[in-house]
Amino acid sequence: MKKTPRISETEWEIMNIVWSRVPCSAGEIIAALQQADATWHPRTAKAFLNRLVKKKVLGFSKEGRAYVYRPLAGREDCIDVASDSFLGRVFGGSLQPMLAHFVQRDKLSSEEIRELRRLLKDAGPI
Amino acid sequence: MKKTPRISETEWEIMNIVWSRVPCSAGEIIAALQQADATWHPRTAKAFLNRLVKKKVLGFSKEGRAYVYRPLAGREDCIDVASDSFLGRVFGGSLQPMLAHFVQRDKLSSEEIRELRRLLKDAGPI
DNA sequence: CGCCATAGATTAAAAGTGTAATCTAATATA
DNA sequence: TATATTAGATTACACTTTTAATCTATGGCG
Repeated sequence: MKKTPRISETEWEIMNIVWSRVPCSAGEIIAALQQADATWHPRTAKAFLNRLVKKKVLGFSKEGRAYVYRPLAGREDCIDVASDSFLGRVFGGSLQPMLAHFVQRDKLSSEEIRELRRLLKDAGPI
Repeated sequence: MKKTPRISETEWEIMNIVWSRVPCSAGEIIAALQQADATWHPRTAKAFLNRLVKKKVLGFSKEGRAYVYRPLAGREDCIDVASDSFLGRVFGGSLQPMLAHFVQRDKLSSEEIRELRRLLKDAGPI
């Protein structure tokens, strides 16, 4: 059971791109990053790709001269790691206080509330 | 509008204690930390208290020889900062995918689902 | 064929974190 | 009153993160 590594804030930006379209060349990744935030420097992105490979979160295969990257860590697993950390430190580990917070803070639009109700309805009868 | 600072993982442990009982002496804080995790070294805790003061997340007043600490940043505001960061990087910024994830991952007990339904019912008619 | 644009690798430096030892000032006590 | 303890302040050091420049290999082109 390989433990899923922790992914930093900026690493998430990159992984979200790779997860959304597999496989993905460095050029595609950089283009997507810059589309979201024009200040992304290609060298910076390259450095992150290297680190993610070193961390074994990304794998690659040579496709001619360039590399093509693929996620080695599953998105769901990474979400679990991040969620546990966030819920644990901010809300004592349980979901109820979190949703309570969002509700009380009027963070939820009527639309969102409807959505969430539907989600919970589908979650099971009980 | 003073911007609420970002609080690190370990800083949250300390702030959760201070927010839960205000005001709080260094000794009380260290005791609470050690109760949750016996490996906490008092010097480490002191260093964190100093940093939190420097960051203006904690304030203090001299109470005899010792200090008594008080939060300068509101818990709700800090939660907002942490939530926005987490939701933004992991779930694209919206709650629905997050709850969907938890539901699909069977993270919710029947009890929690009931709780959440009730919360959403109270959130408004619509 | 030789040079340059380009891809990836290596190196670097500044900021933030985690962890704790050491320094200094005050206090309680022998 | 001199000193050992205690509180907080300062300093240290390794590790991570963010950011990017520099190095190296290579494939394309003049």
